[in-house]
Amino acid sequence: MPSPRYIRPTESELEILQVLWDRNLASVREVHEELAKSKDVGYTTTLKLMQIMHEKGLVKRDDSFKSHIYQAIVSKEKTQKHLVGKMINTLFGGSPTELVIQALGAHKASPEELEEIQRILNNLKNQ
Amino acid sequence: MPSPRYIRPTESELEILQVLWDRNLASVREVHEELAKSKDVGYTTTLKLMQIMHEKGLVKRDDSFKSHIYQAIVSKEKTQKHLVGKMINTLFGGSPTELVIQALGAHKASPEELEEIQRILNNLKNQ
DNA sequence: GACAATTTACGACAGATTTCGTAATGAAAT
DNA sequence: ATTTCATTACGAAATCTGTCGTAAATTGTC
Repeated sequence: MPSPRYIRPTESELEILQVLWDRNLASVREVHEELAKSKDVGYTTTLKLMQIMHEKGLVKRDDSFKSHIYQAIVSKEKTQKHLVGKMINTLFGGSPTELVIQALGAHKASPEELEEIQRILNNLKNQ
Repeated sequence: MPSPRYIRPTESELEILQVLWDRNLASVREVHEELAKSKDVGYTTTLKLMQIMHEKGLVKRDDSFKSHIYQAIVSKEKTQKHLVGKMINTLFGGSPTELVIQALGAHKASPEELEEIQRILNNLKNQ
């Protein structure tokens, strides 16, 4: 059987995945319009990237419509887990705690969010 | 005045920075020996990378000794902040809390670490 | 000083990534 | 059906990253 090993999305591919995760289904046009809001890029560039992502198996597509409809195959959670793990190793000496400290310290969270973190913390403590 | 804008270190550059942050001062040889423990790479490769990092302004060096002595210019904290911030934006929809949840959920922390996080959380709550 | 060993400088290459122009294809409209 | 418009396919170029070989420079040793 073909080993479905994890392929790390590139920077640009992550931007596209963001849109796909958000919308579930999207055409190249839709993804491109979204990207174009925040960066200056040509339509065919987005198209090409999405074709490459298809070759890599990062996305699947349905070509039974007039324009191809794309959908992410890699899940947001799995991707987050991989990249966070990598960052913990390469930038925080393997300590998830240091990453948490950095994330909490440098970026303000609302009281509600703090409560949510507290709940998770309580869960972890009672184990 | 020249704008000292932030330059994102590459993967390999981060590995080198790790060593420099750890030792404060180090020669190419020392950095290389450290890297060679965990990856198979040639000496001149490390040298070249450090020279490029020097051009980029990521490190400074003292050439008054027999071998150049390098030191990181970018701080560990600032680099962490930049990269964590970027990750929060590109992968967690701008929510630091989601990153914290991911980091806490997928990578186990010791009771001591949980206590440390608790302290930080308490600090943030009382503000 | 001559020789050996180490370090640095330089250039080149391979692969990945991002970019886009142009051509081919398909759909819609007149 | 011809034209127009949008979409897709394809190829090529530009850049970045990581790699190292080789030459030059420096240092240390006899």
